[in-house]
Amino acid sequence: MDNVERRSGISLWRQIADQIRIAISNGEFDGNNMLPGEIALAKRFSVNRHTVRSAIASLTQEGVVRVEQGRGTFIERRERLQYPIGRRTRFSEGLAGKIGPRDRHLKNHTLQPAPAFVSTALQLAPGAPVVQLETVNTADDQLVSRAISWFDGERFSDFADRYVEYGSITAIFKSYGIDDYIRVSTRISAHHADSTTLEDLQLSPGAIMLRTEAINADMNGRPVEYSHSYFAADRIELDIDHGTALRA
Amino acid sequence: MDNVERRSGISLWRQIADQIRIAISNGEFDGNNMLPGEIALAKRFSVNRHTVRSAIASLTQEGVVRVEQGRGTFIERRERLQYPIGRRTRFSEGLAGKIGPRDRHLKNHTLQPAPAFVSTALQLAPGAPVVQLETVNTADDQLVSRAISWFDGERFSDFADRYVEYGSITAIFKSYGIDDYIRVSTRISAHHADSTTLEDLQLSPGAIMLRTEAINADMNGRPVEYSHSYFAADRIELDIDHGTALRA
DNA sequence: TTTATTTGTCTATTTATCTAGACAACTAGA
DNA sequence: TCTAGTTGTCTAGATAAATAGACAAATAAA
Repeated sequence: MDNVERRSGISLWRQIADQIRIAISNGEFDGNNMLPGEIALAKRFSVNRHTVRSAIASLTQEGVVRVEQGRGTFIERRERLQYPIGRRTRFSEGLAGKIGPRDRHLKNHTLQPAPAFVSTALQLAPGAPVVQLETVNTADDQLVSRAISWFDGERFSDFADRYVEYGSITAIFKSYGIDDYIRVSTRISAHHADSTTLEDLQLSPGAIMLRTEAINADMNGRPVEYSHSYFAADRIELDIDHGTALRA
Repeated sequence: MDNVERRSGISLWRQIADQIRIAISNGEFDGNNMLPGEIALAKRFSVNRHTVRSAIASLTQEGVVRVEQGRGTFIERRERLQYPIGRRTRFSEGLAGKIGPRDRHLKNHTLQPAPAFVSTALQLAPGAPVVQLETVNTADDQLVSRAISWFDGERFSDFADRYVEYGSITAIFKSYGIDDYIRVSTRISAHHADSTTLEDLQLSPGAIMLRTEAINADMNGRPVEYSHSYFAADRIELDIDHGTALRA
């Protein structure tokens, strides 16, 4: 008998949708690949059947379940995509058994004086010029993240032009003579999605985003890229590799 | 002019509280350390003043702001605690400039046959005995996470007893002759908090949790600990160290 | 003291969410 | 074909959230 809380600022149907989504990803309904009936769910959460129907309507919208009149509610999507992050995190590389082919769409780019938090991260003088790229990213043909990246504007002045030419960040760095680079640090937090992220990733309000704040450096330890990424938390989990891969 | 969405399943006051919390941690109100007046905020979010008051009441409850009649609303807590995760992640170690003193409270422990996902992670035979610890963890005297950890029941049969004696996991491993161990992998996802986490961390419904799934191994690469941790996302961010610390 | 600005409290009304029940439409199996 | 079990749709009413306005109480500065 699961609990939902009233007067919490989250509507009952939304709390129930959240709990069903978690139950699905925990494999709770693996047996016949369907949810219990609406009446059974209403009893389980101690709410009216119509409230459960609202929750299921929301999950249908997300593509998590599919409803068939007279038959029941079937589970469509069970797991989150695994997004690898490590010393050598490369956006364009695929990993066996993990996330599939990825694509980046460039929303816009600017050359501008660095805000304080950017110049600090890239170890530049305050107000030094930086190239800023905004992208929307897909994996396995699903929208998974948006990102804002900054690069030293002196060192990489025509970065955006080369983006069109080369396609991948790794290739652009190569063209600047940087054969290799490593992820130095990643800071991860979770929030309710802001309006830009809701729009870019086609999420519904109240959705959760995973935010990463990352620094990449060249082999001399000089920072070359600073970025903020926002992932749709219901589609992605981050898989951190600390250097010695053992996991299956 | 920020946006709030109606009919989203998240009440307006809650959306506004979320946005103010984010704005605070972005340093938006750093100048005089206070929020704008209720009327200004109501205009900013295009809602009634009473709706803003509900949002502020919620933030007061959380300890994020403090209200004084006739004066205004003052910011009490600005940042999330930074929780470091790296190859040598140790719960009990403090890091300068980061999170402060931490404490673990043991909720319960059992010795039981391993569920499939545990025996796989620890590379044990299916159904082999494992020690399971459930803890609730604080940092800087704030509730920040709960965790479930599993250890090989053959190798560490009296692990729970030694927990009482030694206090720290590192010390217990030492007592078993394991002088060092490293974090092999960490998987990170974000969800709405489940009922156990809500209760253990004293969160309100709809709160977000960061979930980590981690494996630690001894220096031979043999897994010694598998754990699930659930962090209060509004109190914590995870700081991943990939091996070469440059960040200030 | 006066004034402008702030938060606190109250009443009333509108809108959205949740409950309750009845019955239709569809499916699968007896 | 019949029946039990499922989802779909409708009406009505109760409860909660949000709006609107008026005025009190506290503060700070003129």
